[in-house]
Amino acid sequence: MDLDSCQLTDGTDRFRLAPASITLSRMPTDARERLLQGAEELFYTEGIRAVGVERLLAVTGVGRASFYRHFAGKDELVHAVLKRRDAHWHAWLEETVAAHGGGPLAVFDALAESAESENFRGCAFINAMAEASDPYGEIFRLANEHKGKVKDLLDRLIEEAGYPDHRALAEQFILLMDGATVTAMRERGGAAARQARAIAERLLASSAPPARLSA
Amino acid sequence: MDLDSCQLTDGTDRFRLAPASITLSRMPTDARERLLQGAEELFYTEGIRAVGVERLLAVTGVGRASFYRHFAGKDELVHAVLKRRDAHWHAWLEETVAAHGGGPLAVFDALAESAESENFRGCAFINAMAEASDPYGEIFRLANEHKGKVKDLLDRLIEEAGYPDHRALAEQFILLMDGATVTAMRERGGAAARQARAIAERLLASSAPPARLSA
DNA sequence: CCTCTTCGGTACCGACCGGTACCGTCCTGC
DNA sequence: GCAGGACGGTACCGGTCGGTACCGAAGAGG
Repeated sequence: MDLDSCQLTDGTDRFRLAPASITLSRMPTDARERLLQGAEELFYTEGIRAVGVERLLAVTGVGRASFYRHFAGKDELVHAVLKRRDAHWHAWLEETVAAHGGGPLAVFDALAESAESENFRGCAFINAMAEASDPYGEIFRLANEHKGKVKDLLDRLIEEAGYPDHRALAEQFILLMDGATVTAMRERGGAAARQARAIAERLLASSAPPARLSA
Repeated sequence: MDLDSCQLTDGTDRFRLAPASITLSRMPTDARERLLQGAEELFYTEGIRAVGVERLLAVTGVGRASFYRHFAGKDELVHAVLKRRDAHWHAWLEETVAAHGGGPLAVFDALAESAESENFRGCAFINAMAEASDPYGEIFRLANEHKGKVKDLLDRLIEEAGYPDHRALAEQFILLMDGATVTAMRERGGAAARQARAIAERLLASSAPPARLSA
């Protein structure tokens, strides 16, 4: 979680994270950390435009001036939150996939598990795009960056499973993931993710044979 | 296009649409019609929260009082716009599917054609959900209603094509459609829709045989 | 001709928006 | 002990939010 130590305001920070404590959702000392944490949650559950700076300050208990000391404005906060979300989500996906066996299809198990959660609200980046006014702005760039990373992960998983056309399959998988995500947001629950998993399974089956990789 | 004549405010309207003129994007006489038309476009291209009443009035040239004479508030306008969008989009899909041969796969041709458009911004209902704060509110209800109708259309198309398991296929198709829609919003162009079409094609192929329907 | 309705225009409301400036306090390192 | 930095609190800014009230003009029907 070194992503939090990146400073875009000044370089005068001493050491923001205690050396040994990896437990996130702690360290309430730092105003910047509290802001990022609170904003990530509020933006996700209520929408970016719906959450004003006012409310964020009230929830996090951070002073108004402290906010503008750490971020040039709300736009920069949104940027930082999305970068943070990207890193957190990617880490979560990798570990959850590993917990489900590590195969390509495990991404849908992870998605189903996530969609069962009470406060599931779809993909933060899709939602951010949906409420962004400018289709050529920073948010779309970040969303594409995010999906690119996920696609790379899918590609790696599928290749490791021995499928030669892993690139094409990764493209199909991410379409299925996004479809399952928005469907799950709408109808709540893991059914859509399981549906997507079933489709992905057939895509793998009808693809070139997995053909034992060497040794 | 009789959907515009439905009145939820009062029943005192004489005849709002000239009897013979079917040409929409005209009839600037009616303030209500102009508001709905302008709001549908603005909400779609910039987001619902991003468009204030102020700007809508400026764009449509409608007076402030006239707005509140026709709608109880912005929420009611949003509701009316989404209902209108639902009807328009459904009609567009049906006719575009017919123009592409009328088969189940034609929905993806329609989607690709739509996604090629410059001002394509994904699905208005998915976007509306994404910026809605309350997952149990009216917008989610309308989105589910909308997707339900589309699912019914898909079901009909697939059944007419002779597939016995049309119900399950329709569920899979709408997941593919939504996945292609959000992907197309992100990366622009019809590639995602064609990708989804290819997947759908394989789902149909590996399904029970189409088996000539009687006669 | 007069009435009634709809229209656009505008002044106004309280609330909140994002953002700035200044305050006193607490904590830290020298 | 003292200086410096980060902090929370607050007052304030112009602008916009959604919403209300009232006005005079235009048009239609009796």
